[in-house]
This record gives sequence, structure tokens and C-alpha cells, in this order.
Amino acid sequence: MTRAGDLLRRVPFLAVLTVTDRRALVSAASRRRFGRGEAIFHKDERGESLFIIEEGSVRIYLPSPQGADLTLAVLGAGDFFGEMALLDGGPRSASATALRETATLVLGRADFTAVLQSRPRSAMAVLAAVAQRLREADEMAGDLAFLDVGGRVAKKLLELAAAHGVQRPEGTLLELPLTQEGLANMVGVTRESVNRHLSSLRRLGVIAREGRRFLIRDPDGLRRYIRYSRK
Amino acid sequence: MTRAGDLLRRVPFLAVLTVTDRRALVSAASRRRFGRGEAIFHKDERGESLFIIEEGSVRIYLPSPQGADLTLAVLGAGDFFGEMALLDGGPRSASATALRETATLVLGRADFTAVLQSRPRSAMAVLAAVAQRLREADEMAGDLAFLDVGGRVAKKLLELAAAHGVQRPEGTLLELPLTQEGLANMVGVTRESVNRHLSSLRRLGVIAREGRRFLIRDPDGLRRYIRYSRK
DNA sequence: GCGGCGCTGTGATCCAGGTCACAGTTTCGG
DNA sequence: CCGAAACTGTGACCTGGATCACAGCGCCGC
Repeated sequence: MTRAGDLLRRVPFLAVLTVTDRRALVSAASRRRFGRGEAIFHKDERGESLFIIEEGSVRIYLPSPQGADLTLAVLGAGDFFGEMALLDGGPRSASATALRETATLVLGRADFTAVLQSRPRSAMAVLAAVAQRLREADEMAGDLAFLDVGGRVAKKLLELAAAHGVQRPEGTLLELPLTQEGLANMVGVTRESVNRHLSSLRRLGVIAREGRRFLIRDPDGLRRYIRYSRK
Repeated sequence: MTRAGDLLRRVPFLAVLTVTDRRALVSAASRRRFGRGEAIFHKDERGESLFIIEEGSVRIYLPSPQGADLTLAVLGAGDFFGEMALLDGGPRSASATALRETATLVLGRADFTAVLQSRPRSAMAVLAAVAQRLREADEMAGDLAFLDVGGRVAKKLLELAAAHGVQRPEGTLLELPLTQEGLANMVGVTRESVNRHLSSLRRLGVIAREGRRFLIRDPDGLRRYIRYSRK
């Protein structure tokens, strides 16, 4: 368990504050815990708070009217979310649920806005973070438009490897345990399709299963599997 | 032709500045004109400038390796673009070309950053704009994942109507002349598919062609045409 | 005012991937 | 340690949309 101060120094827009400012902000904030699978907020609700993850992990997703939804991001300790509704005044643009027991620091609109207004560097850091997310969202749209299912699966595995991979002699092991359903929701396809492509990749010797996690034996194999087949 | 000052007051992050600040910024900026079809910048280039459209219109898009690309936005007078590379320091995340003769005001990184740092309200306005764009990008990803081609076409027509529609006794006329190819690039499908759905909508009496523009006779018909068929 | 080029409209074909339906296999709570 | 519930793996089938291939049409430039 990290001391709160240490963790907060890893949050970009808080890192640029002085220790005093940061302490003041933390004491203005409240704390909330969420159990595994618990909803944090739903798309289209009004939102008045920003969440900073102290411990745990959170899935941000667009619910589909037809059930299966699209996962936009999986966030962990040090990440923040829920800022959009605060920044542009709109409703929640996506839903958020805790993937496991999760502790958050909750900042109200007024406190958040106050920091941004009075600490330019903090505002710049948030700006950079939001720009980064916009970049990723655009890329996701591009992938949905240009890549076939196999390509999207392969690309997502590479991304996950970059984000949560651990080097092993036999290859890169994806820390986070991930079901095929979960992966399907990340690339916007059915579980069955994901399964078929994973099987095919396994047959090629590119990946392997290690309990509930993936082992990537041959990243280049994955890269080659990304075909811009569509249009 | 609008006076430059008037126009700039319509740019959110400049609107909050004092007249003096705004003048200073304008004199720091340079001007560039682009001809119809001319490229403004390409995805993956390094980018050091922000563009503000004084007159004309600009298409922002993701080029596809296979030719057909995905249009992310069509911007007009008073809109700005190219800010992302400045905010997060990454390369251009998309390409931009002028759709017709276009005049822009170009702001370098240093000047832009300086305003943001010294004018909190300006930074907040940019933050709101970027958040808004992120919202739209996420929605686009959702549409690509959840809607079939017909639904995407219908939804896009409604959006265009909201943005560029003019009320007429017979319905809403879309100002901007738009080819089927153009529409296809906005929804990430082939021109032929768009054609078939437009034909079908025309047969239903929901839309009609008026030269090179669309007339929307029955917006509710369009809304009903949006089926969350996929997953 | 006419020739051509860029649009529109549509048919024929094909196949990736969705849907449905199970059977086998892990995993985890009690 | 056992049974239910959740996950994985695959076959059969069907369909939306991509692809290819033209035939009109109309607008624009010379």
C-alpha cells in the first residue's frame, strides 16, 4: 500500500502542484470505495465529480442498447476519470465500473475547476491528458473502420502487452487476467470471433494461454497479423 | 467579409480574452491561405502550429492505408484545429485539407502555450473544446461498433442537418454540397453501400435530392432508420 | 453547345463475421 | 473438495456489406 502522497505525485496534473497545494486538495476531496463489479457512474447521468484511482482498476465503456458494450479504457492506480462532464458541462459520456475492489479520491467540480484556474501548469497537464485520450479515441475509430477482426484483436494484444506486459524468457506475459468476452468488448466484436482468431494465433505459435492470461511468444507475428483488409 | 476582430470573438478560447490581448495574439500570428483540395498537414508529421479558420472549410481525416479514408470532422469559419500536437507534444494525429479556398490564422506553439498559461479562462475554454471533441470521437467509435451502415448513414444525415441545415417548407435542406463518396468517408463504408441506403430512404420518402444537396423531408423517418442491429 | 469526367444508380458475387447451439474445461465460493 | 457458474472451443448457417463491373446523367470547361 502506497502512501497517498506518493501516489498523488504520479497523477500528472497533481504532480505539478506544490506539496502544500496537493495536501489542501486532498483534504478537500472525499474518498469512495467500490466493490468488484460495482457501477461508479452511468452514461448520460449528470456528473459533478472527478475520480482519482488510489488502488484498483476501473473500466470505462459505452453501453450498447443490445447488451454487448464497447470498452474504451481500463484504468489503474494513478489514473483519473470523470473529468469530461466537468470540463464541458455535458452529461457523463460513458459508464464506469470497478473491475475489482477499488479505492478512489473524489474531487468536486468547484475544487477541480479552482485548481485548473489558479494553477496554469496543472491545467496544461490536464490538457495534455485529454488530448492524449482524444488521440486514442480517434485511433480506435480508425481501427474500427479500417481493420478486420483479426487485425483488431492482434493490435489490442500488442497494446495490452505494452501497457501491462511483463518480460519472461518465453515471451511477454499479460499481467491482467482477461476473458475472451473482455477482449471482444475492447475490439467491438463477438466473443466467438475473438475465440477463432485466438485459436488461429495459437496454432501459429504466436501466442499461448497461461491460465487466464496470455503469453505473447512472437510480437512480430502479431504485427504481421494486422492486415488493413478493409477498404 | 467579416472583420477579423469580429470573427475572433467567435473563437471560444479567444473570446474570453481582452481586446488588447486578442490584438497582441493576432499580430503574433501569421496568415496562410490554402486552395481547394490543398493539404494543410499530414498525419504523423511533427506539428508546431495551431490553425484558426477565418474563411473556408477544412476536412480533418484519418488516411487509410488502402485508399478510402475516415473523415473525423469538417470545420468552418471560427473553428480551430491542429491543437493536439501542441498540447501533448505528439505528431499530427490526423490529416487536414482545405475543401475550398480557405484562409487561416496560424499560431505557433510558443504563443499558444503562453496564452494558455497566462489566461486561465482561455485554457478552460480550450479544455472544454477538447473535451467536446473527445466526446464526439467516443460517440463515433460507438456508432462504428453498434450501428449498421443504414443506421450510421441516417444518423450522420441528422447530424449534418443539425449543423448545416436550413429550414424550408418541404423540410430541412443541407447547405453543404456533399457527394455520396464524401458521406461514405464520414461513416466508414463504401460509396455503393451509401448509395443503396440513400435510395431506400428516398423510396421511403424520407429524403430527396435537390441538385447536389440533400433535403430531409422526415427527420423522424431517419431516426427510426437507426437500428442498433449489431450486438 | 458539346465532350468528357466525376458523379449516381444498380446488378451479380462472395465471404467475414454475426448468430445459434452445444460440449468440454476452469475456477471459485461455500 | 464439490458443484455451479463462468469461461473456452467449434461446428452449421445466414446475411450485410464489400467488391467488381457497368450504364446513365449532369455539370463544367473549353
